[in-house]
Amino acid sequence: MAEQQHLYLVDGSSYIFRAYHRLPPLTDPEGTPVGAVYGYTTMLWKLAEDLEKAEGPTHLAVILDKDSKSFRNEIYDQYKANRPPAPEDLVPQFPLIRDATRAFSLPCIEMAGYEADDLIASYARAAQARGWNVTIVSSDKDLMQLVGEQNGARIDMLDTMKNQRIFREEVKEKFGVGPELVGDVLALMGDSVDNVPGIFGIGPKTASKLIAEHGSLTAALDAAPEMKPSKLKDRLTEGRFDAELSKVLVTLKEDCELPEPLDDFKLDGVPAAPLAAFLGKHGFTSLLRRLDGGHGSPSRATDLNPPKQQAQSDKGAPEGNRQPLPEMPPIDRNAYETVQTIERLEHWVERAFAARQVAVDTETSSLDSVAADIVGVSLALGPNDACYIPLAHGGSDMFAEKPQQVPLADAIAALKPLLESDAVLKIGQNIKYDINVLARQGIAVAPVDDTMILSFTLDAGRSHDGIGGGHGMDELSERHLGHTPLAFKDVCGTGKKQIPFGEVPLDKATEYAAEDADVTWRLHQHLKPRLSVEGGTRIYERVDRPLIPVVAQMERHGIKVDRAQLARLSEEFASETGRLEKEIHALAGEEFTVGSPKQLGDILFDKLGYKGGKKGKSGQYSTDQSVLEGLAAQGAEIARKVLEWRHLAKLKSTYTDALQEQINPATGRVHTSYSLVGAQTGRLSSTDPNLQNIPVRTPIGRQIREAFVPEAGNLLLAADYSQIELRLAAHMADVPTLKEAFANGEDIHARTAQEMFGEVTRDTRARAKTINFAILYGISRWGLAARLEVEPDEAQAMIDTYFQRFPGIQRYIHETLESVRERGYSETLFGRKTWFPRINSKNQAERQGSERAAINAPIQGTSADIIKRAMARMMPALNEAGLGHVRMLLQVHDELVFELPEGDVSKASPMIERVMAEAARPAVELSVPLGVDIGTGTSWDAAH
DNA sequence: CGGATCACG
DNA sequence: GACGTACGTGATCCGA
Repeated sequence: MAEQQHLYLVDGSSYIFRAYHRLPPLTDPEGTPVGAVYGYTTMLWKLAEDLEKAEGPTHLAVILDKDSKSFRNEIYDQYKANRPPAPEDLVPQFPLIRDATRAFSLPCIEMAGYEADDLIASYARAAQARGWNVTIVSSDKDLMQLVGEQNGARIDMLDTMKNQRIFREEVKEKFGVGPELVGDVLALMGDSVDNVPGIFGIGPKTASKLIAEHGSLTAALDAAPEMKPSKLKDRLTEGRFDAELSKVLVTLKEDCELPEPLDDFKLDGVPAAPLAAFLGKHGFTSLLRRLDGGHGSPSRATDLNPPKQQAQSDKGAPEGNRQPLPEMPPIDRNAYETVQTIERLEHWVERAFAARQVAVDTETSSLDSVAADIVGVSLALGPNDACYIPLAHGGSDMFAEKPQQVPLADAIAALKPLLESDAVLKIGQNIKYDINVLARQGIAVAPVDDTMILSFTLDAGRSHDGIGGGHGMDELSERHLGHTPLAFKDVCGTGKKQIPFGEVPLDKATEYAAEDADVTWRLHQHLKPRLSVEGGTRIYERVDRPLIPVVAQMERHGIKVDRAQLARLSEEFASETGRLEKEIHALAGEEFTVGSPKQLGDILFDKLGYKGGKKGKSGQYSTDQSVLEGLAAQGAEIARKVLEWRHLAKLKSTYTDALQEQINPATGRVHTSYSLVGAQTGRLSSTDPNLQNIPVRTPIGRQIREAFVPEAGNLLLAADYSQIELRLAAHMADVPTLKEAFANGEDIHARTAQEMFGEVTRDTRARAKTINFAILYGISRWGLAARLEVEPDEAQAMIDTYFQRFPGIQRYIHETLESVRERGYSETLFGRKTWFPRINSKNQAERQGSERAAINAPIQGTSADIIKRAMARMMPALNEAGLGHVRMLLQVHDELVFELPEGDVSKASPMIERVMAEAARPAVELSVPLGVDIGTGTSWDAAH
């Protein structure tokens, strides 16, 4: 056997302690705390995945502490006597570590009287003696004694939390001496956690120095009498006994009897069934899905935890509170505290650290998170356990007395460690907003949970309409808590009488602001547990939640626009529309409001008597583009002019005028706001201004893109997925011809034309393109007929041909609809659900509309998942390549726009391309390549 | 404030 | 026999 064996020894006990302190406090569906176990499980998973890698394991075992007593206690009764008891919510997780290990079918070794470290040392040495490499998965400094090479075999360590390998070099860096002397250093310095005495007054620095100088502990102690009189000399002399005792305590026992032979640790794959059972039991749904994705067909990731009953009850009754509601007292606005002193603030911060999760809400002067000034912060730690910290109240009236408040700088300094602590989960409703507001105060809020996004993940498409797509706080509060929170207008008024939040008296402000935090905290209690039960963990944890800080940063970056260019265009469009308006009036024979479709319809069809006027249900003639084009084709000059007028008027009002006003005076840039819950399919949407619909299709419109520019010395880089939705359709519907065409890099519409019509001409390619889109959108003969300007019968014939030439499409449509009818929701390749409550409606129009949307949602949604994954990975990838200053500015569904120094283009382009092209992996292996086109230039237009 | 229109993917 | 026709968005304007 020439193959190099590689044993991995996992220090399970130490891992779980660190995982506990590093990860937010998650609970499983039954309420058992499982945060640390989850961390442990993902770590094992990662190791199992590395199986086939060069440095991956061939053998693996997990080593645990059997009990707290070991032979060291017989030597020294105070050993580890100072250890504080394990935290209350960690204790129940210890036995789960064994369960998790067994679920992976991995050996789990423990032995009474010995610590895990001793077993690890003994196994490591035994393996090394056989010429195996060994990796110890731990960060325990005691184990660093083992690192090094003997017999041509290497022992190293792996810190999976820091993702760091520890070789000899790293040990030397930490201790100043090689691994063989680490025990001596530890013996001198002692360890307060394990209550190893060491020598009083000697810390790590002195210990390293002494051992490095004298070559060993004994030599250092022996040299003491010869030293010149000093404190150090006395300490060494007096501490000799302690040091020698400590040496015994820290020295690993390397010759324990091995409870199981090494060969039994041979890895031989991970059977799925016991693992699935474990993951399912504890609600680790994201892992469950990965398991299924790895072994079953990734394109048909089935829900191993199918909420059958839930899907049934959802039909017709879209509300779904299947979880028993947590018991909570009713909202009591009088229970909230107004925090006005630093002492009280510090008290709240301290309590928040202890609670390890806190709901946070900021109050500001404006709805624009990048421009907004902070006015106050509210925190909630439990039902009715909330406070408001006013920070900038009473500013506008110079003569009025300002209420007592903690000075802003002091409050920020007090809040910063809490809001940035890895160990405390910050919960917000649309927390991207608060992240941006606090970013201006120098606070990088993390880690976060977002109740709005939780709601979206669970309930996208469920029929609760309203602003925010049904995921706004007021709606969520009504729906899940049965409570109506104070509305903003109740405290600030509306219209002209509206006052800024900073002018609201503190008692009222506290009721409003603290209630929002309280409600958010309560919503989190309702929504978070549903995630694992209903299969939302994978999308939430792996796609949407990681995106929050990424999108927040894109919003803060903004993009530079050339105001002068926009102003020039505005003037140009104004004079052109003015000229056209006169000509239109002349042709109409009277003056009227060209922008009024109603007046225009009456003029065209009643006064001028053009044919083809159709009134809609509003009793009004339709005058939209297709109608006017029809009239223009008949030779109606007025229709041509109205079309041109509309084109220019649209560009002026929506873009050249509006964008100028959106330039942030402080940054000189335009900062859009992205909604992560804007589109039912999982796409982002962009508002204030919408930068996802900047003109591109006409030459005149493209002039507006020329106004989007980089800073001096920089370029804009646009990277877009080529035909991503068609590629996904080819994969998901498993269409051989299309997959082959994409694999060969063919022009897909031309290939479609060839298949459909037997020849590729301008006309057949255009028709093929229309048909391809029709497929993605859920086809109907009438819709296609209208687009292609043919009879419905002919359109139907084309559809039939399409289905015949591209087998798989019809089956995909059928299976998708069957599944949605049955379960109530559609699903992307990554498990994002979109609900279709009207899919079984008796109203045909409603039902058919849902059917078309349901055919499209998995495709559009998968595309959205993929670009979101690319976005989440982009900055880490660029950072790693030393390209951290490349700025990702915009996302337009299948396109990402970056700003970067000219000199970085050649290095960044292939990197960006790779991250985007690889974004589906490893969760999903597509059977078509993802193509990415990249361009750069001195404007957004030029970058295309 | 709803409808019509049109900008984008 | 009538229904009413492509998926997903957001901004602006008109007119009630």
